[in-house]
Amino acid sequence: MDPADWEIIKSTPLFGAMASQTAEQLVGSSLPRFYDKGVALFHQGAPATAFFIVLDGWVKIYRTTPDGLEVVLHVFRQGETFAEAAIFLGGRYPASAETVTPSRLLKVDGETFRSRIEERPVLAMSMLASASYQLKFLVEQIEQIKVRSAPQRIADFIVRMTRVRQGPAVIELPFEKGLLANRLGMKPESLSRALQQLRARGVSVERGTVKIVDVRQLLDFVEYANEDDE
Amino acid sequence: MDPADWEIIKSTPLFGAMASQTAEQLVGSSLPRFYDKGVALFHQGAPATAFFIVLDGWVKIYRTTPDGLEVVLHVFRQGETFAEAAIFLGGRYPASAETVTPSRLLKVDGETFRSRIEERPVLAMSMLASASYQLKFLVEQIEQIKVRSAPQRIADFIVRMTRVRQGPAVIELPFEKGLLANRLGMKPESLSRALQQLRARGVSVERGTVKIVDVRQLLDFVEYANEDDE
DNA sequence: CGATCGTTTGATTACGTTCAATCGTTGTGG
DNA sequence: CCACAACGATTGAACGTAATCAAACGATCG
Repeated sequence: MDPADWEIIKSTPLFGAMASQTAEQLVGSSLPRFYDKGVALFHQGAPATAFFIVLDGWVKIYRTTPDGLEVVLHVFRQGETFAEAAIFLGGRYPASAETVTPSRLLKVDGETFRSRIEERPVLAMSMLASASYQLKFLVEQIEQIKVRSAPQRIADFIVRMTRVRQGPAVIELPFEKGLLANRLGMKPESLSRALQQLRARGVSVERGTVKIVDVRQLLDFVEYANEDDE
Repeated sequence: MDPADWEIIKSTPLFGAMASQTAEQLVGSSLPRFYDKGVALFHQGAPATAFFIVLDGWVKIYRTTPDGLEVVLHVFRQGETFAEAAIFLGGRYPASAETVTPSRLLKVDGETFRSRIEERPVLAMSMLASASYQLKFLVEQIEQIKVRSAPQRIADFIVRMTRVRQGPAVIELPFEKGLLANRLGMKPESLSRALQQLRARGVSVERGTVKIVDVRQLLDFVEYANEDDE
């Protein structure tokens, strides 16, 4: 495994809290693998046998409703782990997962991971940290959907894609707009129109490239008052 | 503490998985307390110092947005614990909590709880189970908001209030309709109107009392295909 | 009895969806 | 290499759901 991969792994909330040695023991046996775009990793309702670390690419987590609708809960990227909460209790996956770009993932076996945790209480604390992190994300997501308009949700997504907090910025949309729309809880048509509205706030979109005149202006628009981030 | 209280505590996902003795050790020092309606328990952003067990009454968890809007994330009832995920890492509460009816709560100190967990790995697993449970709840909540209409969300709430799965049923709404509306992601006016629409599906509402002609009919309406519940 | 709070009702508006058509890009097979 | 399908993205028009604004109603409590 590439040393750069270790950097990524240690940057996750899950593994960041533990010693490098410990992390290596946990994932040591598993090897990164390349996945094409559109590969199904697991399905909702299936027994949870493994969780994943994203080394590269993007993976969507979604639910399929009884009437066939797809609801995207999250799209994970480099440096994020997913499905780790599900492998506890030998439970089942509450949602499905699929790569949305060609990706490189590290698949960690749940059974061995679980037994290692039982040996080392400290690991459980790391898992709890990770679970809290996910919990917080979902809580914020609900707030987003409930109180923000479509243009605000997009603006929020955009500003989260860059580290710039003032002045101009350029970002690349990491995946298709249809998926982005779903992730943001709207239809592709609405995304398109909402994006237009943001032009009045200094946002121009050319294919997958988004140019922002002044990030701060956008931050104001989404009321990015996340003073409770940490 | 009343023996009935122990029944309640042991019925929680958090404490149910552990031996009674262990549970008693964990909460032994804390005593139940009565709270009036409308009492603030903690505020979002404040250091997480304790979590709670609901012995009686209802407690809402909500977030206040920068522009003063209130978003209710969950309303907890007897036999549920809340804020336990937040006390880890000595972090902060991601949301605020307030009683919405007169309540009896058991407040458990986070610091001591945390240190006990580090002594006993088994407890950590219980916590993880609980966290997974919350995670699943939020995931379902997001799906609810995204794909269900207002009447469907209400119908879903109603059928979850009873154990009856067919034939007639009568339930009492446990708290004000305004709060219920917020919890379901809508305005009080919309709740009122949506409730009217449900009359066509055999639901009549008289003050806080809801009468259902045939629960199954409602289940069909909400597409209650929760085959993944366990 | 009057005030207040929660709930309902009505009219209007706004936002996003739906349905439908078009355009552009990509990629493939002749 | 080009033509043509296939797909994603955009645009337009009509529709629907819930929000908003406003008023009236009802119950509860001092």
